[in-house]
Amino acid sequence: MAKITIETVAKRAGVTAATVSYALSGKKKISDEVKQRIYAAVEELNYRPSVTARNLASSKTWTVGLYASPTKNIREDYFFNNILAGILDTLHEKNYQIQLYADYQDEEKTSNQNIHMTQPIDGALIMNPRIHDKYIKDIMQRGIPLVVIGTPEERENCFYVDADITAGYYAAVNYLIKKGHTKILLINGSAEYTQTEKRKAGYILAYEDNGLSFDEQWILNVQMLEEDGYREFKKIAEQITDFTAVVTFNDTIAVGVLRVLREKGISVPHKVAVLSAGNTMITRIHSPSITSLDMGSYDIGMKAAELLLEVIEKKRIQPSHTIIRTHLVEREST
Amino acid sequence: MAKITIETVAKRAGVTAATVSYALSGKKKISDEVKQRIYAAVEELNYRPSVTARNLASSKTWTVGLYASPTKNIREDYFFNNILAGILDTLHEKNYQIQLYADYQDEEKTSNQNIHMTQPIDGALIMNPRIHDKYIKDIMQRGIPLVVIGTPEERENCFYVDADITAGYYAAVNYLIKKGHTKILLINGSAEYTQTEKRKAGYILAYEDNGLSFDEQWILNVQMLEEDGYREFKKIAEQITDFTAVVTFNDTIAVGVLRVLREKGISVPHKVAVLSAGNTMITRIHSPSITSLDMGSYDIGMKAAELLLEVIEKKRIQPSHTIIRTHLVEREST
DNA sequence: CTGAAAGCGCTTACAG
DNA sequence: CTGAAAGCGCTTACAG
Repeated sequence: MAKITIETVAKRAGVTAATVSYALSGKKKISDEVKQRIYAAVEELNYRPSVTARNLASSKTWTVGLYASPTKNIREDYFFNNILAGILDTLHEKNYQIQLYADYQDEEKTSNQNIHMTQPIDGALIMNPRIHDKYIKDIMQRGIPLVVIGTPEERENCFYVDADITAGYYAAVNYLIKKGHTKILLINGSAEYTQTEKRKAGYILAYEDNGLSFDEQWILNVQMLEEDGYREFKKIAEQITDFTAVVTFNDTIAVGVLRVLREKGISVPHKVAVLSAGNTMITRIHSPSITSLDMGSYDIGMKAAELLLEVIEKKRIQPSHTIIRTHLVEREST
Repeated sequence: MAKITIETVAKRAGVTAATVSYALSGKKKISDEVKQRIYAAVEELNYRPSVTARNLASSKTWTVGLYASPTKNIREDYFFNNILAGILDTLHEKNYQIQLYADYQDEEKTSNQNIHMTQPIDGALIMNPRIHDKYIKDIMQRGIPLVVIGTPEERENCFYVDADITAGYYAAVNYLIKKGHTKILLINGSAEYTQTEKRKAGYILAYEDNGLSFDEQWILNVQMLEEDGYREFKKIAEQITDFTAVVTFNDTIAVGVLRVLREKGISVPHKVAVLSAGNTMITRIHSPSITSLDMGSYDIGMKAAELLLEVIEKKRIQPSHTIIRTHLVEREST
């Protein structure tokens, strides 16, 4: 059967394509009688407008691009799920779709056509920004509305939504210090992410405010999988032995850390306290359950999507940001 | 600054738009000299082809639509993450993008424009099919290449990729029976999903093959969140008391079940054994760790994406399916 | 309230 | 190897 286009419908209804378009979009008043004929034709022909053609003609795609983490991280990270859910719910409400890009930056597939193309998106959401983030640079250069999830390097020029990570880590470390811990390891994320340095800043501040000193060696940068947390913490735990607490970049890494402690027969929290960030489901399930910094992940996704829609609709021009309050959820591990 | 189109580039390079298109796509040989001029112009102007225009002209979008679960399920389900990762990795390899649709079917937003439109996708992947699945029906009706993740109702007309769930549950229940359990509860998923009945079939088969009988009351249909597993299992555990094992639809529900057992002070696995499906990270982390049926989630995603690409490229016409072998991973809970 | 026509920015036979 | 031209299927001023 031949392709059913707006033209087919127009002929059937005895009107012109323009009229069909107006009737369907409601952008112009069309007489009831004509409207009925058009609807009937649409029904009979089972007509579906081509989104592609519509996109081209209206230069509007109703699609938002989400630049996520590498897939191997996604596999172990509930934090992603929560943010994604917040984004999806918000966009769905406003009839926007989502195009998902996983991060394959490391592959250096420089010939990748896609990156070089103007993606059919009205706006972009970039998760977990890096220090010199190519995606941010590229998107901004192309003038596409952008909201960063996390804190971008150049805060002045960007819209972004983030948790108050530094304050959160400050509170977390402070909490441990008040409990009597003075030697706290920080198993931080990879140094390329801005989130990593924000965590470190909170850690340092807490030490300073309490008049204590720390050693740079107590701070480690690791990748974000459980296995990475396990491996790297195992190494450091053999060099540094008299620490009494560990703070991690996220829940996944904490699980790796706790596995090392269990294997070594080090009791948690009696010998060593462990505190993570994310407050994802695994912190409740793990035994011992894990004290974790809640970063309002679903809200972050929601706020970021809301903000992006405002930027797309030009309700906001001046770069601004939203900060989500964090709070510590105490559990057995501390 | 004015919009940079293929026309702009053509003028700058002193050629026609067609030549630029051919040079960039490589679909025709263009002399080196001209090609150099074109590349230079592209570079100077920082030209990015419009994907939208390309899509319309070539009726090819390099995009695959993924119809996922409701967002509330996504939030607690690592199984989704793994399948998603498998899909993303495969599609990325072949330069396809992914458009993500969460399932808001329940909202009955019948006036939803999006559903009624021809999405700009070359193919679709539908996760966790229902008994009378509207999405499947709609996509098929529109003639869009489709691969179902899970087993669709009409197996003959569909491409699909699934784990051998029935065989897996057969093996799982059989394993419990061999261990001496005769009264095993099945906390199954919602009846609207085909996966639910496949699980039940395996359960029944195992009972039959062992010459044992079971009671339909031992089988429960619940939603897929931990909270649902918790609430519904708590209810049934007050009515039926002499069971010695519980099998669940997935890991998330198992966590809810285990929470009830802990609260009731029922020792696992000594008094009651628990077995789930998914083998996601939480089964290792939970205490006691959970015996779970591994369904090769990453592979399912990978195979489904591969199959879809073959269908899109017309390398496959006749509906076919791929079945991923399951295997039981024994842990402390049984 | 309705129509004729240009335009969105590409691709792709068809000629040469 | 290169160009002129039609076409993809819509939307949107502009007239009437």
